[in-house]
Amino acid sequence: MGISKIDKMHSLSKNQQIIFDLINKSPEPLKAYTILFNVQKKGIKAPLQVYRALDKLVEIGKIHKIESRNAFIACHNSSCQVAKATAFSICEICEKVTEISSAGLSKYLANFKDKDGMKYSKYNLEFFGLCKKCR
Amino acid sequence: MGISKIDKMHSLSKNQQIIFDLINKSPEPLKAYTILFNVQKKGIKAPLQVYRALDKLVEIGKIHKIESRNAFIACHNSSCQVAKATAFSICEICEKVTEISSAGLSKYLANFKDKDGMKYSKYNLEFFGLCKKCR
DNA sequence: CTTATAAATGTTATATTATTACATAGTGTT
DNA sequence: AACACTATGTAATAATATAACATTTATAAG
Repeated sequence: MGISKIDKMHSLSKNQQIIFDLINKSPEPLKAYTILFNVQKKGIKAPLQVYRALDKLVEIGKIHKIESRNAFIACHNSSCQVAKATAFSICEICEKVTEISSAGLSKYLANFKDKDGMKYSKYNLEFFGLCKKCR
Repeated sequence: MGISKIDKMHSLSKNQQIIFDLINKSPEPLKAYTILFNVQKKGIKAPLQVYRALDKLVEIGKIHKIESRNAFIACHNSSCQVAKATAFSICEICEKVTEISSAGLSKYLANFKDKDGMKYSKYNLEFFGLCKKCR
């Protein structure tokens, strides 16, 4: 089999892999300095090393930034690999964050045009409410 | 006439008014420390004074925070006074931000239910693209 | 395989954004 | 006046993020 071209395109460097692994196994969004603290034993010592990996991972769609929380979660939605169309639900009590994948929603937003007929190349949507447990 | 109860509820304190006026007359979103710099001549000296006013103004819906930019703009949409349903377009070149008021969009999002049937009390949507001038 | 180029890393310092903690003053009831 | 609530003032510090520069590693073209 070997490594296909598309796999190679998304292959991660050492730091990127370390940081992605940490985020990917976390049940909750992680903040940059929480990540830094957790990867120091792996040799990543400085904030910039973390931020650079985060930037790249966001760029290639492996993780998303939850803007209202300054935190990062792994993408669990193959359809947003390009990181251009993201939607999340956030519980205001327990802070649980879930990525929403709704074909209807993404179709509606991808096609949304404003009054000037402007179409957008990207969007991020954050819903807030109470999750099942906290209701 | 006098001041009605509902007006009074939303009447602003001195610092809140100073900061709201500044944001309201700005053509672009303002950052907290830009605000601080610009109101120092009015006697507001410390970051916390700015952040407290911003928190309150967001809470009562007079301004909104653009989460992806850590900046604040005045609300220009009477229907989101409660600050529970916000949508913006952001130009990725000139950084111009416009509040979107689309009945269709707000209706669609207000009624959106996820797979668990969860309904949300609040949302924030940020669209990214190029504005007329930058296209 | 070597050279050119781009991508990633390492490191220090610093900039930017936001909050904690505590003391004081004003505002609106009852 | 007494009470509760909201807002203010001030200093210190925490949390988030980037600039600048040197070096190394990976990738692709010749």
